[in-house]
Amino acid sequence: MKEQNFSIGELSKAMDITPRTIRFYEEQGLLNPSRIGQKRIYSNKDLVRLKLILRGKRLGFSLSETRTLFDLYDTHHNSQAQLQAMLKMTAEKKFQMQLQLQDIEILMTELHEVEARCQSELNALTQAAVS
Amino acid sequence: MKEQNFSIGELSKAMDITPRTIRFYEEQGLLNPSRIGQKRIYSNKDLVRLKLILRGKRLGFSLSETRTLFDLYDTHHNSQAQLQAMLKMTAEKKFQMQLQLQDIEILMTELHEVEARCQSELNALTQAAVS
DNA sequence: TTGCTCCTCACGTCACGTGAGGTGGC
DNA sequence: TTGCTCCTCACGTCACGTGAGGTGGC
Repeated sequence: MKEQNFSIGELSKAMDITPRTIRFYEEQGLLNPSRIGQKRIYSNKDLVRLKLILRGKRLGFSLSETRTLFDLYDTHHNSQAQLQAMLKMTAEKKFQMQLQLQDIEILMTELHEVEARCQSELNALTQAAVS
Repeated sequence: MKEQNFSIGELSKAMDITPRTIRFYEEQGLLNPSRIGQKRIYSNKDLVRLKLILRGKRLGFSLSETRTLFDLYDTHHNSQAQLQAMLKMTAEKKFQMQLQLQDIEILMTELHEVEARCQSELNALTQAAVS
């Protein structure tokens, strides 16, 4: 068990986000780094939390949803309530993603059509210029 | 050629958006309805523009990108420049959507994993309760 | 008079970005 | 002294949402 500590700069580079983003998550009550004077010191636990926040974002959770999950986890660690809340939210997100997938497929064909129309008009233009 | 006119309320219901959204598009220079006194009167042309705005949004264009396209269209109607700008933007969006598709596929499997872990922990809990 | 639709401010929201101005240790 | 990283305000951005307060015609 190495006790690893990080500055905000190190953490932001490691996660490829800005320091401002990390400070913002703290404002929102998602992180709680210790301090030395003014400076924030991040532990391994903070790193894990940050990774969870970012994964939550990728999965389509808002920051306040993620905070709800954290609060549940902190107060009812691995309780039925917490696990069931988690399952409910993942089910919801899966549903949303199915919808997104369908949307994107429709939009792709729409884009192809727009593109085809532009191309044929461009061709008409060049034809007119030649003749 | 029927000259159809619409109130903001009719338009918002037809397009399933709020009046505020339509007024916002006007603030941003995307719509320019005529007026009778204070009241906005929307023509067929305005309706077409609004549909284009909404389709642009679905395709991932920001409002200012859409305005750029409108401006190009108004000043260089069906010119090579306009068509090529359009093609360039659609190509860009298609690329973005490919990335999104890949992301969603990855996230779906991630969600499945999270879900599976929750389920097994829940099962462990109920097992412990029974025994 | 009541209801409905319309209007204009103007502040709120979400997830940060972006300076401004200043501190601390090598 | 210069450079680097850190800090705290605090306003800006994007695409609207949401009242507050008022008008106009059936």
